[in-house]
Amino acid sequence: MKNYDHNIIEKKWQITWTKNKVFTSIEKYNEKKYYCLVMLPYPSGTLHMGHVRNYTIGDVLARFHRMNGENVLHPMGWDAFGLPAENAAIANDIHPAIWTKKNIICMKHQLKSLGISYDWEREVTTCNYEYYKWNQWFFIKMFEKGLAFRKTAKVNWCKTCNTVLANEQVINGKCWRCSQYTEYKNLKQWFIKITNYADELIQDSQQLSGWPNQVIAMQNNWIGKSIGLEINFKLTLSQYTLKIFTTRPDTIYGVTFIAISQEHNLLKEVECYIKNYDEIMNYISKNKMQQTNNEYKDTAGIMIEGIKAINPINGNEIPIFIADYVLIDYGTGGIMAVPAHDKRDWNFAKQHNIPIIEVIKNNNKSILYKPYEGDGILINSDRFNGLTSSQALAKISKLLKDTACGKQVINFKIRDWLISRQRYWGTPIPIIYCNICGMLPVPVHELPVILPKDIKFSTKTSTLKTNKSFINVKCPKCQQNATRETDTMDTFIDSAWYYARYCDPKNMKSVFNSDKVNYWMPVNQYIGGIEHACMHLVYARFWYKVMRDLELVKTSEPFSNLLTQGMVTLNGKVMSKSKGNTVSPDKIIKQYGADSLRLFILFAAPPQKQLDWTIEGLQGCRRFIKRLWNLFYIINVKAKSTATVNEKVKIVQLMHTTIKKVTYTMQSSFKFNTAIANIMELVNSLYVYQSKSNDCKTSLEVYKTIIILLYPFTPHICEELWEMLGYKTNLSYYTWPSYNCNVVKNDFIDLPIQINGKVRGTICIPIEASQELIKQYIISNNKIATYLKNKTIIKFIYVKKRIVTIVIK
RNA sequence: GGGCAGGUGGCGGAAUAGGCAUACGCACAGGACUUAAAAUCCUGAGAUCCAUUUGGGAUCGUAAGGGUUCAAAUCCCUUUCUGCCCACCA
Repeated sequence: MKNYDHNIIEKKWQITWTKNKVFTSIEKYNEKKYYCLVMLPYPSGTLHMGHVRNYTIGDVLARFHRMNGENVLHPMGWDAFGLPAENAAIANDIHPAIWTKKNIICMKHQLKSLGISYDWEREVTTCNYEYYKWNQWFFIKMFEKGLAFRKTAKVNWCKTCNTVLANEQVINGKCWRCSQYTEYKNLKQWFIKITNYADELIQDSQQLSGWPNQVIAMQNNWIGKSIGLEINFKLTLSQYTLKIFTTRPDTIYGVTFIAISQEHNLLKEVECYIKNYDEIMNYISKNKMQQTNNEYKDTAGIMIEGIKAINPINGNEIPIFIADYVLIDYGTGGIMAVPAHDKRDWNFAKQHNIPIIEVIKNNNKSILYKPYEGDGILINSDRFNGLTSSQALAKISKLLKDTACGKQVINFKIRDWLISRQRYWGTPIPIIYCNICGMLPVPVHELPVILPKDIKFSTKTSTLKTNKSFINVKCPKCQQNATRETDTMDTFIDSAWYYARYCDPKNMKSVFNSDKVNYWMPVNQYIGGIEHACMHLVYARFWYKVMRDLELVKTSEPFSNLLTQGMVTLNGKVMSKSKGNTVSPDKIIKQYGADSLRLFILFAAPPQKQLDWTIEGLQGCRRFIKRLWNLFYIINVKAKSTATVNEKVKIVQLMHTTIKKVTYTMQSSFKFNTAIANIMELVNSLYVYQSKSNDCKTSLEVYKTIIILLYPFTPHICEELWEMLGYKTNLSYYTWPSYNCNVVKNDFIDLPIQINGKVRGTICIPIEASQELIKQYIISNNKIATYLKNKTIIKFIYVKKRIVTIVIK
């Protein structure tokens, strides 16, 4: 018996696959394609177990679909721009390009040692100008369409990273990269008009039946569509009309104050009428002093004295407050406050002694202690009393619209995508500023605008601003001296369209060939972490729609199916470098083999769930692989033949049901853990059968099937055993086995007999037995018959091929 | 606070459409092989109690409580706990 030496076997097959270009994919326009995509990694240094899990899952599917006769695209690349490279440059005095390249080489080597079946000829690296040139090209296209624009805005600023952040990169007031509190700054920045597509992104999410509901819910919540009424409130003394946005016009009789944001331009407009103007300005400036967005005070605010708002529905005069909880950049920056039926309004009213008027009846619960935010029957609402909330909402809305006091509007939570970064390591924004001609895009034939290599790195200014030869340029229109934009693009742009570039990665003339893209796209299966539910996946969906409107692609959604894999933990805690609880894939592969690692990662939990790393579990998987290996050497050893015909039937039948279950897993459920368990059972059964039978033919047939079924999970050992069995062809394209549950006729089944809810025994009956016959079997079974002695049978239920239930008295 | 997911042995986790709960694996115990250990192979095992010469038997059991049903981990109601995401979005 030869020893199982994973190091030799795995290396051998990895070299064979590469040498024979086994996984190189080309367009075959008349063949069914399968595009399997995993989220491209940031080249941070080395692979972690999360990567291993992600890419192993993808590999299982890619390998299965190849065996299923589909033309598979399974590419890999590098999300290579970004801050860590620059931070490493500052800390270790190494250029980001060199640092990144070094990491890519290391991680690529690791991926190969895992035996992932990528088509490396399609490798994409986003920091290469061959790639980011097309970022710039897209930017110019969007600029021309008005989708990319520049404006001054209050932006989130991270002092530590020395750059702006998009809203969604600020988590609980902290920078998503360095976890420091951010602050606000007013700056001129580049934005992309994702809001133009907000409605479509929500609409089309309904088509994403292959996505987890959770992700769709998260995205829709993040985009945050809300339909409501913009209502005009006239003011006393002034001609100024204050607009507010509400989704609850049915509560308008309960309005007891108006609240506006401190940035609201009402203050300037009616300054002369405001009695406590100085006090208000004082309040605001004090507020600004302490303004980082790390905390909010839900009841802070100040009343504007000397002017009131008039409720358009009943003419009541109500006070106006500046309230910290009202946001300037949502809706109109002002609200009608209904403390009886809104928690925030209620808290504010309590704090400032504002009356609370109940207008929606809530079954016997008092609003003295808690606002009621649900629907109900209207009270204190004049002629609308007695209507339900929804009836009143329609009627009041109509009245306000008819009297020109209101109009229907739709608001979104999502803001335009802030893409400028004041950093070096990113795609330069291809814009030139000329004193004479103004702001101009770089002409397309001059692309790419290459990121210069010579930059001084320091914590203060790691930007292109320090590079004079980059900045100074001639105006493309008038040829006078001009300057380049020095901001670079958010790296989420790189990953918003990379999946399309894989379809034609070496194209130098255009972003990609449309025949190729339209053959491969959309991605059949996308796999990655749930942490990208909102940012990356929304940007990618948005970008794809822009590409569609540029007539580059024909469909509207890039990813048909999405699998979000769970985290890998150690003792229930996330593995991270800072916690020092990481497990290195390299060491594991060396000691136990890539096949064992892959098998454990797939077996320990269903892919969507959290996976806790245990070395004992890994060792168990290695033990199984060795059992499979040893089986090769005992399969031809003749045993004394004690196996019955029935046992042969059973093992063949088990083989077919295993094929069925594993196939189902691969096609739809992705519960690889149970598929592997099923194969383990078959191996266990084969051990037992082999020890009893000299029927080598059957054993060999089952063994061969096991190897094929296991191939997507543990490809190296399967290739090796396949070769040892005498097959010359590569297993990668060997046809996946079909199953036939009727291939062996089983005439008898074991049927459990339940009496008064308890299983009292099992009988073996002909599969087509009638109820009468079954009764006879039961009576002739001594054990079961005892329970029926001297009892009356009240009910006799036979669920075909499943169970018999008898109720007795 | 809102939304989603979930609670099954010592542990990770199984269980088509309501039909034998705990598959598979880990850890554990016993045995075989061995000078010994490792490795390997075989066997056992939800809990409690009873009976043990062999064979076994009873009760309880899928977070807790209730309901529907011949039959519930699965369906319905109430309670509770955990995880994740979102959170001044009017």
